[in-house]
Amino acid sequence: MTQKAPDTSAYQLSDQVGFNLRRANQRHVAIFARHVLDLTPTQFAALARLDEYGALSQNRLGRLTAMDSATIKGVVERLVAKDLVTSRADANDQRLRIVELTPAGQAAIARAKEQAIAARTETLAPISPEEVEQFEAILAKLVD
Amino acid sequence: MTQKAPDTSAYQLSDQVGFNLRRANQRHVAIFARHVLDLTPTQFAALARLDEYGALSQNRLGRLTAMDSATIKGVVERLVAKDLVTSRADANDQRLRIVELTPAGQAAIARAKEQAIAARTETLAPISPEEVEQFEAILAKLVD
DNA sequence: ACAAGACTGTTGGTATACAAACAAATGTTG
DNA sequence: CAACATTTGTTTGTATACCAACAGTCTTGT
Repeated sequence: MTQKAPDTSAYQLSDQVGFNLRRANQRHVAIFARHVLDLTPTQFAALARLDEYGALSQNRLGRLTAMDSATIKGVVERLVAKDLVTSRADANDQRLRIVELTPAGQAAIARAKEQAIAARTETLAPISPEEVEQFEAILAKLVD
Repeated sequence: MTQKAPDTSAYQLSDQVGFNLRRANQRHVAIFARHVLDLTPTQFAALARLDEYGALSQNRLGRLTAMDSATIKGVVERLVAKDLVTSRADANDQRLRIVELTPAGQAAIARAKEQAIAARTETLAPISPEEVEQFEAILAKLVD
């Protein structure tokens, strides 16, 4: 161990909320991937919203899943390729592309929900139930 | 408003910790970008670690900033292009590439630290000081 | 009705993020 | 010392994530 020790009196990156927020998210994504084998968190989010709301325009789906139009486009593209959703033009408004779950998509989201809950449980395992409540309440305030 | 309302009795994506964790991180990155104009959060993290520890091998820098070897490579590449760090082979261990702050890099991180603190403040503005403490303590437990 | 403005989706560019496969260099162990 | 294992860094491929610019389409104000 000839490594130089950090100057503990100074600014510490490890204490920065942003850094730990990023790491917490990384950890959750990794746990999620182990539990939900065939869907990324964002793909899961898109399917979950379509399950909640029914058919949605691509941009509205993006807003409901916190993705901008460029990002949701790629996500929908890959879900179409997996045959989990369909994408068609809207008859009334030529600007819109309507995205909807396929039967395979409905089956996939039903299965994935339980796996996502298991992922959530593992992610939150290091903290107490009280802390889970606090954490969820604070996160809700931070994202509006 | 002819939108179908979601089925509120069922699984709600908005309640999922993972989803809000991702959104909180997105929000922080956006705030950070407004305060720290010339550095991304990951570039800032790399510079901050080099400032704390001095010269580091590329992989060790990656571990200290929570980036895998493929990711840190690109980050270092862009920092070299901006002339904020140098990258050279280690004399003793031919496998290592030693990354070190340039004078411009030292100036940049000194300036960016204050801006990063301002970003942190804005990110945490929606919650009380007590909640900030709770939040930081819980995040620390979640990232080990 | 029609010009101005707003909205939707696409494209191109940049920047994480991680898995898998790989070569080169170094360490370890019998 | 020689076989094996580990570590480091690179490359390729896939998947977010967001900005800026753009063309169509729809809505609004007058």
